[in-house]
Amino acid sequence: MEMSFKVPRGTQDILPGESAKWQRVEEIIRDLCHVYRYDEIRTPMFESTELFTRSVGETTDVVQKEMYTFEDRGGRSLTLRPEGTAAVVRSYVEHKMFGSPDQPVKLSYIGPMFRYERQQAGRYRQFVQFGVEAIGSDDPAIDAEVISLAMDVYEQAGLTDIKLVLNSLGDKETRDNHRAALVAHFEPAIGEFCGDCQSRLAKNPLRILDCKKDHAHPLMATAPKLTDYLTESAASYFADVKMYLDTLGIAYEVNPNLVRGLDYYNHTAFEIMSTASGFGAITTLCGGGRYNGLTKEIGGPDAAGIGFAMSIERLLLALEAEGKSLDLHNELDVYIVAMDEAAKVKAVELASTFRTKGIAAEIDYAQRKMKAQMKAADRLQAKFVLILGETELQQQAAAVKEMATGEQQTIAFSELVTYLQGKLGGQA
RNA sequence: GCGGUUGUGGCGAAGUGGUUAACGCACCUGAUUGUGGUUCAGGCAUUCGUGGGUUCGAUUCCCAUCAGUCGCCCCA
Repeated sequence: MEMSFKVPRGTQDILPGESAKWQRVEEIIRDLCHVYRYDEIRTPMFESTELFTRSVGETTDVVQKEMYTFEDRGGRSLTLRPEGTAAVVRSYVEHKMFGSPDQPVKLSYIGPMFRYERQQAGRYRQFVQFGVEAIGSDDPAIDAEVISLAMDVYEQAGLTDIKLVLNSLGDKETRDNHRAALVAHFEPAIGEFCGDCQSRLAKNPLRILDCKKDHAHPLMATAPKLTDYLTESAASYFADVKMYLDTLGIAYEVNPNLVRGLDYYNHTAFEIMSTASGFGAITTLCGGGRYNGLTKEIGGPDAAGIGFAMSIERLLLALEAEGKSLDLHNELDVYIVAMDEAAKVKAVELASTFRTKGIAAEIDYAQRKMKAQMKAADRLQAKFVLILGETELQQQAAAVKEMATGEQQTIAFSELVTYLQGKLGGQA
């Protein structure tokens, strides 16, 4: 009995055709990171488990039930990274980037992340995140810059049905006071709420306000609002961030109930969501926020920081939901049809010549008849077909057919490259 | 972690407790001795997810299991 293998649950193969889209998105990202000046940083795919429990937070779902944790042969507890910020901040501290004269240090990364979850539309166990981090500045203008970069990625990819949702979580004082007020507000009647809300009371009471089941409960309307608890400096910081976004012409919607899932966030928090109809239940394309103090938590000096992470898978899903496609450039320039063995030899030779000149060329390796080779050329959407038979070899010239128009003419072998380059618009 | 749903050729998709499991697409060959996207003919290919049970007999009924998929929680 033969064994058959499948990709591990929650993972996927990105097949030819699909990978071209990824390359295009990566190209957009690289170009934007260049003009915004966010240099790439590459950190390991796994880190010490404690790095994540300390930074992401012991009580978060990510840490409690989603980490791929294992022990290596030296008895160290390691974890496949569930997100990117912790490692980048670790690297900032470890390599003493806080000593650089260029603050903030602006970094970007792109690579696979791992979370042990049940798969559903837009959610995988291995997924790819692109993210940036600006560490070493608490200027509200940098918050706006980071958000602007994320929005530009979507715009250049061609997405239009998206919205930016914004909130301020305030500073530590803000959060502590508000949290205490929320617990005091809901605790006496928590029995009237759903099971999810009951566990939210201890873990993250702010989340109760966003509950789908209990939104009609009278205590919801009278609940203490985070906005009312913002300290004066937190409120003015938030106002400045909004002012800069206005300056950049970036539209946003303030949602005081927007919560981020990781403990290290404070002040600015944002999400970019798809509003395309027919999208799955998960609409968040990008999430980010400020994490002042995370460097200190990890053992470095106190530094401010802000960043975001976006999933490439979800970007692609959103494009599909909007019915948009990326501009890909992987066309076949010329397919060479060979009629017999002698022509086949010439075809191999010509294909090689074309390729060294940057012309994409394909030939038949399946011993197909001429007609079938023409069909193959058509299927591959070749722009030109070159036909080689006895006559052509005698004349030292090929029949060149332009597939879109059906026009055909005879071109000397020695003139083929020049002819094709001219016809292909000099792009080769 | 919880719940719903699905699993037949490369792809899509019928079907029945009983001889060789439809059909469509795709692919190859021919009609057209050297020309694609139309047509016609022929051909190719299937462990009916896997394991077990009931039965004279199972792709079909039952159980288990695996996988896909969607939703909840949460998140990218």
